[in-house]
Amino acid sequence: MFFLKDLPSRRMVTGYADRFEGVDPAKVSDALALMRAASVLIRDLESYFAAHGLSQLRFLTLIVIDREPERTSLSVHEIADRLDVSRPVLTRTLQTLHKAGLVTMNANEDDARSKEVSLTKAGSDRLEQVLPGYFAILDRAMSGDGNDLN
Amino acid sequence: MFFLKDLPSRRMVTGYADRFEGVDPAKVSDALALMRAASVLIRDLESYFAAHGLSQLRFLTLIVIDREPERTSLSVHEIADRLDVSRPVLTRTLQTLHKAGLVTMNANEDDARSKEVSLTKAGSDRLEQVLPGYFAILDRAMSGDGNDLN
DNA sequence: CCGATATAGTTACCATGATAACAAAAGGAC
DNA sequence: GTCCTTTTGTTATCATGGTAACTATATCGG
Repeated sequence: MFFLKDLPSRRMVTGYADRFEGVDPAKVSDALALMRAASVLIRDLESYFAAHGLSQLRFLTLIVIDREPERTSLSVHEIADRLDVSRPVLTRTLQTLHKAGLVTMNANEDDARSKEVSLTKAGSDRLEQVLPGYFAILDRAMSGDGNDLN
Repeated sequence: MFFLKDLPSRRMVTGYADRFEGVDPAKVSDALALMRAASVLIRDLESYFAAHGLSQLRFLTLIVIDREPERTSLSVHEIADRLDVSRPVLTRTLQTLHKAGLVTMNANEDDARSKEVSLTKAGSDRLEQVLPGYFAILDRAMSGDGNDLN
């Protein structure tokens, strides 16, 4: 996360960047604005998800299983292939979702190491419940509410 | 942080978003790309800072003290005014910086509740050491290396 | 001056990210 | 078949984000 409330002015960035060769102050300013806008948005989303018993990662885990065509379950490593988090974090996230009754975890008949993760009805329902607000927050974030990315 | 490796196609976003009124699929796609690009960049930066005994927040803390004109110290609450983190996190961050010898913390003569934080020589030196690479990473991130924001 | 309130900073505790090291099963060389 | 490596998932531990509740000091109304 990027926590600087007031980004440095273009002039200040230029002052710093001129000391280093090959650095374009405009790009630096853009990168700072990008990180700031995303950090604020991510925080908004986390807060929204928390109000619905989820987190960004728990939500994405549900989405990744739900959106898979022709499949009703994914193995843990298939979920890991789609999400850029460490395995231990995924293990814990799935345990949390399982305790909350949003996914089931069953043994894979062909591979005793592997586990198949499926959404429960409660899992699908939670996803449906959360999606409208999720899209609304994303839409609003890109609708010129002062993130300086427009 | 936003962990989805492969963002949904515009078509898939449209499929979801069409079910909700007033949601512009293009904006949703932009928001997802924004979060993904920033998450990758922030991770790069954290890794860079870690290699120099810092973190993004410790770095920003040093920067806000350093860039203050006409001042050689800031109180903890002035730092908090500039950084969007909770007070306890700032307390711990300053303790870490203090243990590492990068800042000093002195009593304020006029207000016994307050503490004045200053950079040490080691703190300024660390900042100087880290800045070129920092700008280089930001510049490169905005130079069309596949973040789909161009 | 004194009690109530506000401000500055900390401590305690929890959630969620990471890496390292592990157990168990599968797969491959021979 | 047996050994070695790879794959799958977990546990243990740490770093860093958060909120709630606390202490201590300052400030303000009377």
